[in-house]
Amino acid sequence: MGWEVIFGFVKRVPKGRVITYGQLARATKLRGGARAAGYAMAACPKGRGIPWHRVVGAGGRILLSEPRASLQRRLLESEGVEFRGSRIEMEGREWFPPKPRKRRPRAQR
DNA sequence: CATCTGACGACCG
DNA sequence: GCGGTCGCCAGAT
Repeated sequence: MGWEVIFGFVKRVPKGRVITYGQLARATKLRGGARAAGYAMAACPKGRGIPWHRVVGAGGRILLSEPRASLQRRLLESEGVEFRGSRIEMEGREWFPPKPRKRRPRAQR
């Protein structure tokens, strides 16, 4: 196996939320760090329902090259993700996997 | 087996 | 804010 763990993880990112390559790498304890996460996404198999567009660069930057960058932006905006300039408004949009915790102590903001 | 090829990010000047 | 350095993986040819 190679990147399967990454793809499976990306599939869990909810609509309207995003995750960065760096987080992806840390969350899956990927050796090779963020770069490896990037390599993985580059090899992301299409047609498996993987929300690839929810994976963004650190600081909310779109790292793809055209025309994919525009497509990603469009897809994200259609999910309600806001942009400020060329950056994604990351406030509260960054997603992290649910911890094996008991439950949400209270409503989030 | 040798090379090439990509969706990264932290750090520094 | 911009550009360069460095560490880094897996699949294809």
